[in-house]
Order: sequence, then C-alpha cells, then structure tokens
Amino acid sequence: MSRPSEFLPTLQALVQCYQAFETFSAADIRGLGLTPPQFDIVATLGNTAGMTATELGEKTLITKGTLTGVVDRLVGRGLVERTAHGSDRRCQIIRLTPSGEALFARVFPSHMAYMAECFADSGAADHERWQGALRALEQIFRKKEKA
Amino acid sequence: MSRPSEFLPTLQALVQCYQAFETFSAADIRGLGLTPPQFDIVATLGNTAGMTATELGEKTLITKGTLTGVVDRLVGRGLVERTAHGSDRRCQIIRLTPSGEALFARVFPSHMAYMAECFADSGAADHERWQGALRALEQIFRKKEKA
DNA sequence: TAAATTTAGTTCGTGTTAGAACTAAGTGTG
DNA sequence: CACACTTAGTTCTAACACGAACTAAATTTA
Repeated sequence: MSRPSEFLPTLQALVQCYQAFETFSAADIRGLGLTPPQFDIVATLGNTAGMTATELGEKTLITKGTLTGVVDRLVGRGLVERTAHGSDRRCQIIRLTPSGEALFARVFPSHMAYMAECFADSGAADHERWQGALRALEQIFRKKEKA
Repeated sequence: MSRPSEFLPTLQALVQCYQAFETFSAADIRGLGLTPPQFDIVATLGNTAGMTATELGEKTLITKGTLTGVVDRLVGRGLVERTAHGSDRRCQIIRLTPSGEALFARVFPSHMAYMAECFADSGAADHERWQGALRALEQIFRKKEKA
C-alpha cells in the first residue's frame, strides 16, 4: 500500500497538466467558432467516409448521451449529417457535409499550427518520455478498474 | 516547428490518462454521495479554518462562476457555510460545518485508501518520473500562454 | 421460431463548465 | 476628497458531462 503523501503530488501534477493543456487549446478552438468537443468531432470525421455514433464516441471519449446533443448542434449548423447504415437499422453513419469538410480544411491545420508552437523546442526524446510516462500512469488506473 | 505526427500522440496520451483517472476516481466519489468538485472542496477545506472563495478556487482549479454554484449546493446540504471576512467586506470565508467535518473525516480517508490501491506497486522512482514528465509538459503549455 | 439478451441511440435529470456582464467594495492617484 | 481602477463574488447563457431509463433493432439461446 502507498501513502497519500507519495501519490497525491502525482495526481495533482496530472490534473494541473491536463487543465493547462485544455485551457490553452480551448482558447484557440473557441476563436475558431467551435467548442472543444465540436472540434474533436469535426477533426475525427475529417478525411473519413463517416462512422457510427458509437465509434465516434470511442474515438473522441465522449459518452453516447452527450454525443447526441453535440452532434445535434453540428447538424443544426449544417456541418455534419446523419445517414442510414446499410445493413443495421439501429446504426447511423455520421459524416461531414461539404460545408463541414470546408470547415475542417480551415480549422484543423490552423489549430495544429497553434499547438505546434508549443513543441517547437521539443525533440523525439521528449515525446517518448512523455508518452511512456503517461501510458504507464494510465495503466495504473485501468488495471484496477478491471478488478 | 514540430509536426502533428510527433506531438499528437503525446496529447492523446495525456487526455486518455486524465480521463482514465477521472473515471476511476469519480466512480468512488459518487459512491460516497458527492460529485468530484464537491469532494475537492470538502477535501480542501478539511483540517483548515476556512478560506476565501478566491483561494478555494485557486486550490481546486474551479473558476469563480462555477464555484458559486458548487458551494451553493454544499451550503444547501449543510456541509459548508459562508462567514464574513473580518476586514474586507467583499470576501467571505468558506469553511466546513460540523456536519461537513464529519463527512470529511469519513470520506477523505476512504477515498485515499481507494486511490492508494492503484499505487501499491509503485515506488518513489515511479512518482518522480511521472511528476517530472507532467510538470515539464505543463510548462510547455504555460510558457506559450504568456506570450 | 419464440423468448431472452444485447446493442445503438435518444431522452431526461442533476450537476459542472467557461466566459461575460454585473454589483459591491476596496485601492490608487490626482 | 473625487475619480479611475482593481478585486471579490454573483448571475446569466450556452454547452457539456454522466448515469439511468427508455425505444427500437439486432442477436442469442432454448
């Protein structure tokens, strides 16, 4: 067993890091006229032929109940559309409209460039260190949730 | 300048790690009858003589507009109270009521024990690695937001 | 095949979230 | 002192978050 004085600083560092990212990223996304979940969806659907709501939810980490509302708003703005799935009438294929494709082509590169500035001085070794640490920490939580 | 193929995996790892933590932690907190922000507030106020709303917001990373509502609900349940600040009439001191203290004494150790199970096999070196990586990554976002 | 179970999405209730506009109170400068 | 400015908290709006309950359509089981 571990003591809080050992692991609490790790959890605080995780939350503070995530918040810093979210705040920084969202400021740019809002300036592009989207909310962060909306951007995630548009970015995920870009350069694809569409996908089911379940698949979209898995990729964006948005739960299905929330996804309905976010997609509703994007449909209302004419950026995505729901089309029938060929063989399974429970499913829908969600995909970008031409207007949504145009938005994707504009905002995705813009936001990538914005984020790239952060990492101008970071090398491959930095990324390996971050990804290695983050994936190990993620497993810490996932291994317990199975039990 | 950096390429998305380099830094996107880092960002995805961060988001997935954070989500895994949040989901795992929240499941326990909800079982204790609190929401995650409510738990944060009770945990922050525990073993203190109270603090101003601004200070509480800084520690819990809850913005002031949100804090009003969360504190309202805790006041409604009789767990915290707002008292006048001695010298500055704009401020309030928010602190736990006796009932809130009792709740803190029950749920805080319980949740710590729940989280400690995750880190049963982690040593000091693991925590140093995680904290070092997370703090460095956090600075990546903070150094740009100043500019 | 009929019943039981699973899966896909929607709806609903409660709570959180950020930012912006607002009020009240303190601080600074002339 | 009077004015501009800052700070503390609340209110407001739009959107998101999650779980639970629900409908409809598939799939499994007997």
